[in-house]
Amino acid sequence: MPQDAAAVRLAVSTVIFALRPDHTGQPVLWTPLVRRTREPQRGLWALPGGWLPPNEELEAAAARTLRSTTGLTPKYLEQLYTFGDVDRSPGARVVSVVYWALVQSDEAAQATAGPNVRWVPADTMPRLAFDHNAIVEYALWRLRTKVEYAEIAHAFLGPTFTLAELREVYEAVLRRRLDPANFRRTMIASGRLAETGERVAGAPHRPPKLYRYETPSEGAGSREPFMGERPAS
Amino acid sequence: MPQDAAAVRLAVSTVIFALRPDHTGQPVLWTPLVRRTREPQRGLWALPGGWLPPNEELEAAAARTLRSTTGLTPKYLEQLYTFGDVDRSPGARVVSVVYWALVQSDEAAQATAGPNVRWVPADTMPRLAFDHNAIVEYALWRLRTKVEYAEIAHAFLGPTFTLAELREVYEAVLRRRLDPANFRRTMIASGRLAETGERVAGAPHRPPKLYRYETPSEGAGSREPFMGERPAS
DNA sequence: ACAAAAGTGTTATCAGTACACCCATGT
DNA sequence: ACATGGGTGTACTGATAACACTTTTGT
Repeated sequence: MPQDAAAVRLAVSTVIFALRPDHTGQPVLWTPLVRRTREPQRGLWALPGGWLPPNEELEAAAARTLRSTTGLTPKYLEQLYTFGDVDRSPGARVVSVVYWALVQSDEAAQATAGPNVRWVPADTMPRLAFDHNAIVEYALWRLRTKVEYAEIAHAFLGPTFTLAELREVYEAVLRRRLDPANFRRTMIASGRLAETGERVAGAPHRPPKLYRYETPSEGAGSREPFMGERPAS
Repeated sequence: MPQDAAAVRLAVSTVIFALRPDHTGQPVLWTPLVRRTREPQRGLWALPGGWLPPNEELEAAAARTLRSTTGLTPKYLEQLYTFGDVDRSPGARVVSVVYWALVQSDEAAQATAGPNVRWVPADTMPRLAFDHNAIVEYALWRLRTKVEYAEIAHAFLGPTFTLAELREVYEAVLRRRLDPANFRRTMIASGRLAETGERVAGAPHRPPKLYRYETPSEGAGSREPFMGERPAS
């Protein structure tokens, strides 16, 4: 069977999310794409990625392509799914291990761009190469469901943030307004936000406290063997 | 880069779960293993699997190896995770796309066995080849968390079943007792159980109704793009 | 009649939601 | 002083859990 295996090629791709203002100024999800410069599907936009080097870890390959296309380092990186339909790439059998990543918004604002790299709003993707439209849709679904039960929203922010900023992230990802009072209590109750002791002055209203995300204590708690799917409903 | 890819080999493996009585008669999770008949790790027990043929779908390859080792057809089959650590297989770079499957318990009772196939309790695995112990642990974690929010328990049962039988499945998977009264209401409230109109007679107590699992209606509901992780806490 | 499991009713608790209201700041 | 978000209080609702109780069968 080893000779069979040689005819299957393995790629690693990444769906990268960052928050950026849309034309009205509201923050929404954006994702960077790269233009294909060779066949097949030359000229179409596609997810960043490439063949897996034999001596590079899967996650490292995802982080590397992320860095080479955007110049950024992910604050969150997790395997999404492996796509391997026989006919997904014309001519060859290509299996793609796809990762999804969250990058800090203010870093993303000055991310590398160029003729072959383009950021687009995640909810209005152009036609992409291969099955990449379906992959982005799945990544979006995963981000939106996971934000509701896992503490990942802070990955879009810097090391310290106000509860209003954190709430804006949730609102942008979930595309719905959240009650500030209840949001505050829920977040505090999670026990994973620590006050920095500082406040943000300068605005014509009560200055908000700054928080820092507290890494959950190692010893206790329900562990997630890898990156962790989680249940609901 | 294409020449790089040729040095990476792609395998598909499956973690198979069925319920079988343990030495006390209580149903617990079992999983079939195959003995490695060639190097590396020759002689050790491992997950069923093999190289991915270039023209076979990933899921079909998982179903095929499941069938060839156990003679069974899965009632539930889902991609688990892709394992690709550089050093996970001595000598070569092997990336394994791993699936997990649930098979009907009474079928599993008369499943194929032989000198190179062995069923073992999922919670007391022997030392396995490669990183397969970690893979089984992850699959167990996924099964146990997913049973709590998704309707998959019926995959261990036949086409019709009583609520007590369904509850036994939950209790075996979750390893804890459930309140029969509340369990009944929760299941009925899910709207996915349909009465068959029949009952099971012959026991010295009130005869229980038989139910059938009702496939959720296609049109409505929150869809799961692929197989669907789900959240909690 | 009795044991045993099927099935129903009732109440407590808790998380999530809606919304009224007070607090602290810059202009 | 006043507008604006930051932050607190409180009441309603729905899902879950605990457990008492009634029903229906075979022996």
